[in-house]
Amino acid sequence: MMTDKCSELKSFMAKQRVPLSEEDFALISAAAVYKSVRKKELLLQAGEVCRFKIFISQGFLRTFRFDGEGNEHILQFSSGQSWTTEGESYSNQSPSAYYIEALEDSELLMWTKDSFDQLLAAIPALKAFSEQLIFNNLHASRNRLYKAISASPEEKYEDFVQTYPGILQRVPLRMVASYLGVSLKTLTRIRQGQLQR
Amino acid sequence: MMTDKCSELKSFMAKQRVPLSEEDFALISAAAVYKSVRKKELLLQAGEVCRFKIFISQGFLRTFRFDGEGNEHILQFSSGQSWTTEGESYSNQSPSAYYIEALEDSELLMWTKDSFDQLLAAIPALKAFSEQLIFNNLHASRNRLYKAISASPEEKYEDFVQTYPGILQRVPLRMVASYLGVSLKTLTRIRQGQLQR
DNA sequence: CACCAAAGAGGACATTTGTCCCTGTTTTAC
DNA sequence: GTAAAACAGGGACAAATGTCCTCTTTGGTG
Repeated sequence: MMTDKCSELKSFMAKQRVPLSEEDFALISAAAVYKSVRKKELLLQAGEVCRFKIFISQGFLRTFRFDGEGNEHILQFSSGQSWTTEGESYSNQSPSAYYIEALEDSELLMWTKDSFDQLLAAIPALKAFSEQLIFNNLHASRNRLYKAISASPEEKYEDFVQTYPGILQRVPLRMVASYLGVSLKTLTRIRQGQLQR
Repeated sequence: MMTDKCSELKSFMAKQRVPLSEEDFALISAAAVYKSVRKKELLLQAGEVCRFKIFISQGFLRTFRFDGEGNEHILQFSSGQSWTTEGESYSNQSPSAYYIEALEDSELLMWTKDSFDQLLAAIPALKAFSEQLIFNNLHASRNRLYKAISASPEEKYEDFVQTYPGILQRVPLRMVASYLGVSLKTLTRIRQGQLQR
């Protein structure tokens, strides 16, 4: 039954104080596509259109892409109880430059843009929540950009540990390095306290 | 008269194909505060709340902040015929970490959050346009973040020149360096072709 | 007109960061 | 259970980047 697949979503929306009636929530649940994925499965490939907005009930995802030299760069980690998508591809239904991959076995709820747009039009509280999410994303993105252009690798690492305690235990260090935009070597040196300053 | 102060805004909205009626536009104009500023004037100081959303009729602004060592970092250049604000401070009406400064004599139209929110509620086309602006901002911010963590200083510079031809002629190089997150020395070396690769 | 501040190029040097190797350990796959 | 791959630390070295300094030019200001 759909309802039990949606229990994490329900508690998440409640915790976020999104005022959804039972009917609202039934609409949202009915439009959701449930998907269970194994570690290393790709939810989106570069070149594909990102058709879905995703709520992660459980698990852990990353969004990344490759540069011209074939190096991976991680733009985002997405943990359980949060929303994600590749925004540019999803908004415009245009090909994505990014991959989305499961870093752990995960359980997801997904909505196509068409169905989600209908929900937004029908449910003002969902619309308001969605706008809030966008704002939060924008502010987080700008703050991270500021760190990226202003902080030393060491400061970036400290900031990462502060901001996302727990992720360090879930992903390989090289992915943290990739997320921070430094080499694994630099990250190792920082962690070993091998910097004399 | 307000109307002529708003002519640039009118042509901008027309060019962006925002379907505003004459009445809509009259409402928007009536709520606007016109301000003319001289080069080097501050429109927002760190610690202040950003009370306004700004349309730049003419001129050029920058948004920047200081890090712990007192170094300036430029987050954004805003040229004429575009909108700007300090989003996080404006949204939450909370103290800003950023400064906004005129880099050239500029002419601005400004709306308080209260008055702009009223306009958004009253004018669906403005609301839709505003949402589009937010999306564009988010996508631009993410793309820039990707460059920041993935590209070499040289690639960042090339990208800057491609993306913002013209800015180079309007601002000191040290500000470009600050925007890119590299030292002036590095930028000079790139421009002199002093890198042997 | 004179003066001062800002801009930016260049040199010298130190530091940081990255790349390339290797090694030992842990995890994954069959 | 075993082989293979991934992970992460270490050393050696090279390259990139930053800091500090000087010098010259330019532009603004009184």
